[in-house]
Amino acid sequence: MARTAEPARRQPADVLPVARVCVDLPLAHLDRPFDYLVPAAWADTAVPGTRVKVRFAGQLVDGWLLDRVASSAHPGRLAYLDRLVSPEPVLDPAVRALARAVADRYAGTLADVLRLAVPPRHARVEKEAAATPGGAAPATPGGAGAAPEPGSAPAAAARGGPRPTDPDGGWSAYPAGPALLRALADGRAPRAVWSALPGESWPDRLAEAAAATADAGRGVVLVVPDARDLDLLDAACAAALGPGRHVALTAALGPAERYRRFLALRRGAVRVAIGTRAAAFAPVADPGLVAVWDDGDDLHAEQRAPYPHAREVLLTRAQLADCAALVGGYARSAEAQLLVETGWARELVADRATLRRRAPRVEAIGADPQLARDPAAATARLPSLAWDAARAALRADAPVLVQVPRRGYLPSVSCQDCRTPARCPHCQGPLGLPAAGGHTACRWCARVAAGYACPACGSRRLRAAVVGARRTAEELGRAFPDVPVRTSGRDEILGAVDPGAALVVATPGAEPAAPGGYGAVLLLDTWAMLTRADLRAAEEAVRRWMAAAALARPARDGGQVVVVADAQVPPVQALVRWDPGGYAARELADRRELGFPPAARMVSLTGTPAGLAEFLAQARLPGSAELLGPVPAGAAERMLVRVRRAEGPALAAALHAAAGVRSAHKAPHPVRVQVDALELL
DNA sequence: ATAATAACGAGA
DNA sequence: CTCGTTATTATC
Repeated sequence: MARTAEPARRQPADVLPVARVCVDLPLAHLDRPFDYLVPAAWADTAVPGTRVKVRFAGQLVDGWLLDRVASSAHPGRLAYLDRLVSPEPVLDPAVRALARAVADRYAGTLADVLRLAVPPRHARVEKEAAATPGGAAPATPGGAGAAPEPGSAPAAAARGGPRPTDPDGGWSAYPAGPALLRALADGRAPRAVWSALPGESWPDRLAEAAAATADAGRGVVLVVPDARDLDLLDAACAAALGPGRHVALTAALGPAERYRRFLALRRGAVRVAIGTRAAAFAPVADPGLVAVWDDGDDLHAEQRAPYPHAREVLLTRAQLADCAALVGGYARSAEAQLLVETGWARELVADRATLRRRAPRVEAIGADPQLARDPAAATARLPSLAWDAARAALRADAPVLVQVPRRGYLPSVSCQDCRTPARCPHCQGPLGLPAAGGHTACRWCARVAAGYACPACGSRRLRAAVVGARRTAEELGRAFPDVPVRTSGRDEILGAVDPGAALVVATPGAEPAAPGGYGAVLLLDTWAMLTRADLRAAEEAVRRWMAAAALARPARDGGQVVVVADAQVPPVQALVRWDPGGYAARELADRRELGFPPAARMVSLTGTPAGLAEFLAQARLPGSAELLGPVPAGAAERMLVRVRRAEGPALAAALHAAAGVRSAHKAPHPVRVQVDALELL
């Protein structure tokens, strides 16, 4: 750690004596570079990308050395850099450009994004790795497999794994698949929205795409929603790439291991990065491919300001680096559909014949309304068709997966008679029931919907959606006394289940892998998912159903999926016909009609009434901006700003500027700005 | 946080 | 009009 000895005698460096520095402060009005002099002694070590400390307004603050330049436009006297924290240029120039673009899109600051993009330094690790001959690969290149994570090592192929005997396995199951691999191998930049077949071993496909890219000498970034998916992808990459050619990045790693793997990428020792959302910023040199799996999962949304979404980070990255991009999932998000419809990406889908060979048989059966009144009785929620499917699978000595929603979903309001979700006549937001006796009101704009009548059937009667019971496992256990019952949920997630007859009750996202696939998959309490007070409730339901249904065996091997829901509603139709693309197109069309994201851009502003008023008085919003609210949000209030998609960047700029003025004035009531906030209750 | 600077007001 | 005190604002 360098330190200047005699400040009075310091001389600026001969060449490029000015360092442009991003100070690491979360203040919007300081979101620009500040110029400092580079002491001659550090002329060669103060390189762009390194961490520095500078005296800023009297105090020592951390900063990023962004650039070395010949002169400064600053009219005043420049201060010297105070310290070089480390000679390691941890901030890749391309990552810096990416971080700037992400900050701009999300109305945030560069410093905030850099905090997400670059892990904290670990001095000992830096030293140990630098000592390695050639300064290259550390002892544990960090193939993530190398990091033992207790209790989580399911085999790669376990989860709905591919049937090795399948004649049209691998990417050739998709007509455009081989061309995709060729394009990656040739160093071209294809962009695709991939609808994975049911039963697809997506980790193997992603690993193959990564291998094709890496073999062509270019880098790869693959992002998955959670640690369980990462374990699967890690194993697949180890198989496809061989040892030491990739690293897995996850929050669960300790600071040392995290930094070690980060350095392996930054120094170019490893070219393939896989991980959860923060890995979207991994400092992979010359990326040839970025990919995100299951982009509809809300785990891809970062929890820290400025709340960027991994899909958006990766797409921005693909755009900046002019590299290939792959957005994959069993289901398709409205955002992915938008990529297809704008022509930014191509569809990568199987033909119907292949789909028929691979898909389970899917049937929808309405729950008996008479029996459904008693939500505690699992048997009441199991129509005979579901009952029969489970029995048949168990008789064939195959496991049965039962998916039930998690408790605690917010009840929203829908029509008592036809169950169409009730929406605000003014802004199309969801209606909610007041806590104590008042009127039904919009959760977005707070308008009271007094004379509400269902647009579908004209009924004036409303009902709150009921959430299913949790006792499903016990109930089923009683119904099938000889069969072992396993549960997998938020508290205890099973990685995989043994082959053989068993009942597996799981909440969405916690479905264990079943080698050979499930004989039957039952999807229960579907109304609870469909009528959630969330703009994305239906899309999310389709995503979760498809993720569970994809674990079933193909129909020709007896695999059957029963969804206990009205077969007429579009989300159920999408599952029955296994048509993620068609459903996403419909969903996006609806959102266009209603002015919802991603067709429009929405930003939520949260703060005290005074703070919001002040903020909005300050902001010069674009012409098309529409204000909705305020509505109560916990102790504070929330407003939504809606603009046409094309005005998204202008809106972000305006909000960032307003935040800047307020932070400069030390405004007492902070306002939280969230672009593309997922929950728009 | 702190330092420079603008703004202000009381007393000559 | 000047000095001393206090708000304001920029921070290399």
